[in-house]
Amino acid sequence: MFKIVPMTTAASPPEGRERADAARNRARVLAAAERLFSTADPRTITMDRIAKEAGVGRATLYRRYPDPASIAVALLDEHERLLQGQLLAGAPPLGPGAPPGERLAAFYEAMVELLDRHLPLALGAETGNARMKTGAYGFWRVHVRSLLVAAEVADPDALVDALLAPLAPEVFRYQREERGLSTVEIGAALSRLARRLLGG
Amino acid sequence: MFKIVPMTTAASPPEGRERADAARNRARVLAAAERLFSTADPRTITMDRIAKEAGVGRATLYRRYPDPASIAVALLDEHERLLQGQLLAGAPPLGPGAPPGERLAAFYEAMVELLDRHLPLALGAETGNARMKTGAYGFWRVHVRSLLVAAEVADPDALVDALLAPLAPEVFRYQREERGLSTVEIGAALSRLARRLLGG
DNA sequence: CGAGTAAGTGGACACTGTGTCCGCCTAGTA
DNA sequence: TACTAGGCGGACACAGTGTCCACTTACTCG
Repeated sequence: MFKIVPMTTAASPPEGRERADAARNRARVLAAAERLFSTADPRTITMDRIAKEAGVGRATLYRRYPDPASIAVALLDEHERLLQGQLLAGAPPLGPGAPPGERLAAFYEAMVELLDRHLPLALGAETGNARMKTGAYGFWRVHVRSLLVAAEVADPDALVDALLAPLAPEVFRYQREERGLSTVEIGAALSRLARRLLGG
Repeated sequence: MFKIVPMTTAASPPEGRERADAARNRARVLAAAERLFSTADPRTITMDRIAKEAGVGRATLYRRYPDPASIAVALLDEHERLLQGQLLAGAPPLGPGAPPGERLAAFYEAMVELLDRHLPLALGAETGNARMKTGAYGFWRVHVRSLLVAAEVADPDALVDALLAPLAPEVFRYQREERGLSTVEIGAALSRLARRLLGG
């Protein structure tokens, strides 16, 4: 089901054989990062803290990841891969088959649920606003753009980023925490938006 | 025309009389910041650099602004105030009188133009994703929400942040620089979105 | 007009996090 | 068991932060 997705993950060994101690440390680092990101404020998480938590030296971290954000991205990629598979080859309305408006609505709902489950990680991955540079963003972009094309919307290239913007982790956090909105309300509003735009 | 706007600005003296040297330094600081933000990468701008550029000590900066982002916010507020006045009491379609769809479209166009002119400042103000904490964001929010209410859209509270999300400086930057879109294209796409949603 | 004073100023300090370098160690191999 | 390539991590130099306090200066009042 997932072998369609060609994306490589930073959580996997870079090439060839990996020494046993390196593998052990990689696992330790990822586990430590996941733990930290889900408990502490993402902005306070430093390479130093992750290294301490993982029980490895700081240089060991730098060997693979340039900064905390890229570790969060690696972890997030794992979780996003499932949804990517469903979009490409899953059942409608998420997968192919349903009309574009329905598919976009389903995509919104799924993304909101994903954000809800991994918000701290998503916020951590956003440090320095690098969100749009990740492979995942490119994937969502291609997907939504194809829906716009299918719905024969004018100028899909200019619209696609506007439609993805509401899914920025910081926007979701704001709606949840500052505005007191529930996940369902946010998802429902985006669903309606999708259907209104592309036709239900 | 602007006295309707009740917002206070961080660029103005905090209370009562201000000493002449303090005023002089305030002006120097703001001028230096404007200069720096429009030339250098916003992320590299530190309190230290601004102080050096302004020719004042660092503690003088900290007296009024806690970080570079808040200086950018103060500067940006000045520019945004004009648009705020037009929304409240200007001529249609930006000001009152036009149907909601047209007003939202005009708002989008105006905001895109504003972003285009002050992008470096807007990016600088966004550091740490503090954009939504600014008074200006609250203003846009109230405005767009009132348009949604006027158009009798369901659940305006959940939709309003989604409609403001495409105006995030980082999104605009991405569309311009990474996607090669022009300001007109971005504005036009958002206009169409507005009319489709609220009815032209 | 000159002394008093409250506000403003900026150099210095201690601290935190970064990114890199290099000597040590250990897993895998012969 | 000894060799070696690669992994590891402590240490270092550096940059930026936020605060403190002694000095200076603009305004005020006798």
